[in-house]
Amino acid sequence: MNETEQNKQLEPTKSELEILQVLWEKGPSTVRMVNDELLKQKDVNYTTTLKLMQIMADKNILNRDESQMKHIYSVAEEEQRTKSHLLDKFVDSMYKGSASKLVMQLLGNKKTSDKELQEIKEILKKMEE
Amino acid sequence: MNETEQNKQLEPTKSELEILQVLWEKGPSTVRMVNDELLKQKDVNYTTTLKLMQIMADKNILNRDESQMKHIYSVAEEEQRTKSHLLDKFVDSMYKGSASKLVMQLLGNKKTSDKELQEIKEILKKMEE
DNA sequence: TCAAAGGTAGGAATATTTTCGTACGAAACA
DNA sequence: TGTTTCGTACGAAAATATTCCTACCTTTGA
Repeated sequence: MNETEQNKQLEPTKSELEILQVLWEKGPSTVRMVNDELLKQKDVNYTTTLKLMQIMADKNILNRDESQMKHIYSVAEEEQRTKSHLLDKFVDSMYKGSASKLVMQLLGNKKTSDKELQEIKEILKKMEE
Repeated sequence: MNETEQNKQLEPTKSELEILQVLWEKGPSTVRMVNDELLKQKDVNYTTTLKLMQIMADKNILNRDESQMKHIYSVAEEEQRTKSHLLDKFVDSMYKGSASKLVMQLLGNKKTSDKELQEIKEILKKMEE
């Protein structure tokens, strides 16, 4: 593995992201636990989830504890680091890297509630201190 | 086409998004113009871009003016509407719909410059008025 | 003890996305 | 006019991502 490959942040696919979200929410889990969560959102076969998680372990997106028969999977990179990277990519590609443009859109967005807006203001206020 | 299909917002794929970005930036364009822009970022064959744009026209992501030999493609839905939809999806999937969590991450992010930060504050200040 | 339930592994089938070869028509121009 | 350049259309190949079948092992419990 050369340096480029090492440093390249693997982009999770859509399905992989769904699995990451479960693990972020629930912490280290077995395939069964993850699959049960996914079943709440969509129809998915157990072995499909198993396979995906195996692939993710191969790619080092997940770590796997094989000491028990029921393997325990956990995320390899901390949640914030991964999310931060994905957010960066999003801002870069959608707003040419301008975070303020994104915030502007967010604020103009009907779906962003007044409560959210209030919270955003609070955050900024705190940063001033 | 039933109502569900009609209303379903077609998610552009990664490559389709690249093309949308060019069209957002440059306005209605021929395949040649779009391809020339893409070539600045990556290696891509003319017919590949043509094919993608044809597919996008089929999906009604793009409109096509065929009155000239060099067809002119333009985005079918306004830029802000599309971006807003994609941003919503992103916030939903990554931050469980919490816009303030996203902003928090943005502010904690090294890549968000002081200048950006300043601009974000300006926006909020203006909203108060 | 043996059948049922639940686990992993791996390959193959599908579905989706991306790329490009080829054919063929129109325009440009020597 | 002929040939080169530039355009579209279309199908198929290639690359990726997703799904699931099958085999086989371990645990559970009647």
